[in-house]
Amino acid sequence: MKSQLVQQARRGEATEPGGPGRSRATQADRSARTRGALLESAARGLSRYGYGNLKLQQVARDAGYTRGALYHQFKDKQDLALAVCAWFRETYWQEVARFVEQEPEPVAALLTLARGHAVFCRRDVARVPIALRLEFSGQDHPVGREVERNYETLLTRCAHLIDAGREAGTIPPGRPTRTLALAFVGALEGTVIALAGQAPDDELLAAHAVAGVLGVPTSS
Amino acid sequence: MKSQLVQQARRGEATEPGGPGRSRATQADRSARTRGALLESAARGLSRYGYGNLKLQQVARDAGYTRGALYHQFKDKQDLALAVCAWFRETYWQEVARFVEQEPEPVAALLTLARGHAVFCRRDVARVPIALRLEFSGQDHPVGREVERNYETLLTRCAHLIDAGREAGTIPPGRPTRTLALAFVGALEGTVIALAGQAPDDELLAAHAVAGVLGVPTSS
DNA sequence: CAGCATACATACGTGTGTGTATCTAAATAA
DNA sequence: TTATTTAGATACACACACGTATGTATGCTG
Repeated sequence: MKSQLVQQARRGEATEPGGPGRSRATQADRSARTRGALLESAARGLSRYGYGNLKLQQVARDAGYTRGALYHQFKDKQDLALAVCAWFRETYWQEVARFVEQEPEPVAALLTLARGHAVFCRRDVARVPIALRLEFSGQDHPVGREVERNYETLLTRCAHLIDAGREAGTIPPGRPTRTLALAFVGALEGTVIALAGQAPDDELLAAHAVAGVLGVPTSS
Repeated sequence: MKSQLVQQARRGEATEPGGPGRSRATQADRSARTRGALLESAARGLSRYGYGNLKLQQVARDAGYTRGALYHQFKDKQDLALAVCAWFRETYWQEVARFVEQEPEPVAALLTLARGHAVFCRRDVARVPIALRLEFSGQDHPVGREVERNYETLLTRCAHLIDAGREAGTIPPGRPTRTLALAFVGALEGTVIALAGQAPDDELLAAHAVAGVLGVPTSS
C-alpha cells in the first residue's frame, strides 16, 4: 500500500541480490527512496487538500522526514507539485491507455477507458487532477498549466475515439466532438469521484454514465 | 455585470459630483445592499479559488469596499462562507426544486432536476459546492459540514425519486439506491462543470449522462 | 585514515493574510 | 439643533507557512 510510487533510481540495471553483501544504504538508493516517499505523501496531500492548503511540513512529516529533506529533493513547493503531476501523467497512461489501445472498436475503447479510469482512481490520489484543475482554473500558474496539459491530452484522445466511432456509425451524431469529449470526461470524473473508489460499482456506473453521454446502449 | 445577488452599490468619495438626484439611502437598505454585494463577491471568489485561497481583501475590493466593511457585516471568514452556503441552498431549491416537484413521473423529475441543475450552474458561482466539498472532505470544519448537509439533502431527494421510479418499473433494478444516487449527482455535477455553462449542450448532455446512470433511454 | 560530498535536520528571516481595535462620517432620534 | 447609534475605513498585532542559511551525520573516494 505504501509503494504506489516507484522510484526511478536509474543506477544501473543489475541490482544484485548477492553482490557486495548488505550495504543497504547506498546514497542513490537512499535518495530515491526518500524522494519517492515525499512524492507519495505530496500526492496524497494534494488530493486531499489541494495546492494552497497543502502544508509542506505535514507532507514531510507524513513521509517520515522534515522540510529540510523536502527542500533538498525539490526546489520548492511548485517543483514538488509539478513532479506529482508528471508522476500522475506517466502512471495514468501506463495503467489506463495500455488497455484502451488494445480495443479496435472505438466505443469499446471509450468504455474501457472509463472502466480503467475508475479502477485507477481507486487509490487515494485520485483527486489530484480535479483538485488542481479547479484550484488553478482561470489563473496562469505553472502547475495549472501542467494539469491542463494532461487534461487536454485526455480530451483529444477521447475526441479521436468519438470521431472514429461516428465514422463507424456506432456513435450517433449530435453535439460537436469536443463538447462531447468534455462531457465524457466530466461525467467520468464526477461519477468516479462521487463513488470514491467503492468497487465494483464505480467501474460499472462510470461506464453507464459515459455511455449515456455518448448515446450508446449500455452493454450490461 | 450580471448580479445574481443584490446589485452592488456604487459608492465612493467623489461619486455623483453633478447629480445629487438620488437621496441618501436608509441605513437598513444601505447595509443590506453592502451585505449583498459582499456575499456575491465572496460567492464568486469561493467558486474560483476555494476557501483557503480566498483573500478577504480581494472579496471586499471586488465588491467596492474594504475589509472593514466585511468584518462589520460578517463575524469572520467562516461566517461569510456559511452565509454563502445558506444563500446557495435557498436559491438552488427555489430555482430547481420547484420545477422538479411539478413532475409526477419519477424519471421525468430526475431528468428535470438534471436540466435545472445545469441551467442553475450557468452562473459564475456554480462551483461553490464542489470546490468546498473537495476542500473540506475528510475534515471536521463547520463550512464542510454545511456543504455536506446540502449535498445530503440533494442525495436523499434523488434517492427517493429513484426508489419511486423503481417501484413504478421505469427505472431498472441494479445497484443500491444510495450508490445510484451518488453516481447520479456525481455524473451530473461533473458534466455540468466540464461544460462550464455553455448552453444548450450543458443541459442536454447532463440529461444524457444521468439517463445513462439510471439505465433509462435518452428521451431525445 | 583524511577529505569531501551527499542527505537530512535545525534555526532564522520574511511575506502575507486574518482578526481586532481605533477612528471618521453619515443616519436616526431627541 | 445636538446626541447617539451605525456603516465603513484605517492602523495594528499576531500567526503561519514558505524559503534559505547553517549545522551535523553518514556514505563515498583517494
